[in-house]
Amino acid sequence: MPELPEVETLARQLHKLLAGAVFARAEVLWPRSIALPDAAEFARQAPGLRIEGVGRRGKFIVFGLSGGRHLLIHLRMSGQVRVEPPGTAPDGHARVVFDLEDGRRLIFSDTRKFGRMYLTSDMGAVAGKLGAEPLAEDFALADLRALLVRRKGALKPLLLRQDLLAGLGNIYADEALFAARLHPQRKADTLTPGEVRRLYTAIRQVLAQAIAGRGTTLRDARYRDAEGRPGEFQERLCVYQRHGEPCVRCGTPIERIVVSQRGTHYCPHCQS
DNA sequence: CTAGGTGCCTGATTGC
DNA sequence: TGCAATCAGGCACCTA
Repeated sequence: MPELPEVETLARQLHKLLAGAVFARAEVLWPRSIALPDAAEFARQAPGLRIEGVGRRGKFIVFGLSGGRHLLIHLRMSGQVRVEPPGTAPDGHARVVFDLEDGRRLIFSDTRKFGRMYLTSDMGAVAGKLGAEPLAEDFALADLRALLVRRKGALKPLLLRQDLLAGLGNIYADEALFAARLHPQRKADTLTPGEVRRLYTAIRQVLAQAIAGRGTTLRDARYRDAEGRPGEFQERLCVYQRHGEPCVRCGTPIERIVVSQRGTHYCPHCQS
């Protein structure tokens, strides 16, 4: 599933491919893919909007458009965004198809139909509740400590909360906890200063390495970059979906448990 | 405030 | 073999 590293990879590619391009037409094939405004209004407003640049906030792809407007895309589970040559026929899972003035097509495909698009003049109304960017230069150790202090809940559900920390999903939460040698069910308010530091370093390192590997594409997942290529980071996953396989650090079999309704993978020997 | 449950979806996997 | 039930996942939304 696309998380911060996949969305970052995609956003960088889309920026290179699309900065300066202008939407000529938008066709909505699955109306519920449009969260804002409604599908008909979306198709009416898109033509003529110029793409100034493409970036990322949390797991949202953010298109900066002419007139101070923004197009935000959340891929959720199975969303893909691809730039295709003129005349490319949309695949069977295409939900929104944009024609650009230069003839190219921007195709949003989404097998499970969970992905959402927002076209708005008020980006804050869509992405305003997101928490800190873990890779931002000004995200400091003290900021992570502030997120954890006085929280009695388990560590992993906290890491998944987008209003605290924006961008971590199930894969990278598990990988970061392994790298920090912390049990997913450790209570957040019991961490020592040294453990908070380990977690801080682990989160930033795992995310940066995953971006360097252009994201994770699992066997059953559909993540592809803007050119349709899979990522490479799946080859460096230490725990995610590796239950039963030996821990890369100590050889103990990786275990899978369920923590607040999510499959959770960890090494019972290394992580406490 | 946090914790837990449900709905949204489809394709892969499991169970009989 | 074939079909049905279950599972996976992020997030909005609901109740306790």
